[in-house]
Amino acid sequence: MPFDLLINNISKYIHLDEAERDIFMSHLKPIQIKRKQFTLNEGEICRNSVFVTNGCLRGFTVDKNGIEHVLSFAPLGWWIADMYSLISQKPGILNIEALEDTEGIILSKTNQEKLYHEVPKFERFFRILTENSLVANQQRIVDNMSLTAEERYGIFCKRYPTLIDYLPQKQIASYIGVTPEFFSRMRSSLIKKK
Amino acid sequence: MPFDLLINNISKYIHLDEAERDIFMSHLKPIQIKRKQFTLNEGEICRNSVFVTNGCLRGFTVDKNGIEHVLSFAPLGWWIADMYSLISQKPGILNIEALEDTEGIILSKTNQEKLYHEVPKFERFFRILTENSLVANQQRIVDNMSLTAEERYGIFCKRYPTLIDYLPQKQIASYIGVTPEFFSRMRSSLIKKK
DNA sequence: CTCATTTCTTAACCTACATCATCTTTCCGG
DNA sequence: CCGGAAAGATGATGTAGGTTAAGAAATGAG
Repeated sequence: MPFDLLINNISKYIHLDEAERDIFMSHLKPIQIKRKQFTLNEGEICRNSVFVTNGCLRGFTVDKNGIEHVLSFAPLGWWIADMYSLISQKPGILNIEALEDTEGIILSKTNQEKLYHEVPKFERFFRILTENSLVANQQRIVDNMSLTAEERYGIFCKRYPTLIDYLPQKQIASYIGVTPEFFSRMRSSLIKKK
Repeated sequence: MPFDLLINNISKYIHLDEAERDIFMSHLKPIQIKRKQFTLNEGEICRNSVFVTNGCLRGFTVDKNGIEHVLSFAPLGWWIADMYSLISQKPGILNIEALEDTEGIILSKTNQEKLYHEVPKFERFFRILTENSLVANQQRIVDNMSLTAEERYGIFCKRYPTLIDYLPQKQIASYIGVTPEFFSRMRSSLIKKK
């Protein structure tokens, strides 16, 4: 069952009977994304959320100097979308790219709205999902304002232990908000300390 | 009617009939907060959301060096709470303080949950509210990573024109993530440029 | 397996912003 | 409307992290 991971995930927050599960699944679509392929480009309107079941996506913006800033990683079990664009249906600023060959499940905005009407319980699920995401983002703002790069790296390591050795350093550097060069220096000075 | 502002606000997102409005209002409680009074201290469990109808609140954290970091302002028409603590019902890190004598409306976590059961439509309302907040927070993360202090100030001015002359400079400085000294210098250099 | 591309490292130098200190101005509580 | 506290201005100096550059190591497409 390709949708099992997602169904289990949802069942942590709302109970679904068989009929509701079927309705839900009828709105889903599997997707395969090749390494380095984009599922969303800045300037486009985001029409889907993606739930990753294998591999990893990253969401990033590009600033006026051409520098990339990673807003989020979506490894197994995570949702990703350009929330601004998805909600407003206006062109967004997020690029979403596969870091390796990745499999996922697509829920289109249209189907998500149908779902809200057919099974209102899903309002609850996505409210909770959004709340959790909001909390994480607020914490990240606080961290970025009050901690050094080294401390932010420490937090990243605790929060995403599986990603540390998996991701290219430059991606982690971009996520915590420093240059790859500085990140490299920081890491080697951390190793010396021990 | 003291709850009018809030009811109008909600009516932009969901339609309420008279009975639903009454149920909602039965869960609300007005509150008065004196200047410099705290409605929430870090370390406490956040049990309420506050909707401001007059005056202004600020939510901020204090880092290990004793420096304050403003996460949000809540002027007229805005909600404020420590979302982490409110959701998890664990001790939070946010302080909420009145910048002047302030009036608001309290919705307790308990009543909010009752409301979800009595009028499920409110799941929708708070989902939308949370989504909007998430989008704003994500944008702030991107801005903090990719823009200079001066550019962030420009964005603040556009987004919160009413707050610019109203708030003490040090509060704005804290929100955009610089020291009051640097903010002061930045402002005077901006004035010279014109 | 291999070579071209991407990623990582290291070093010298640079800058946006912080810190500390002192003075002036504004504000608000009695 | 006054006095003390808080907020703001400004100068000198410090630093976390950026930039540029150039070589070394890893990696993945064919």
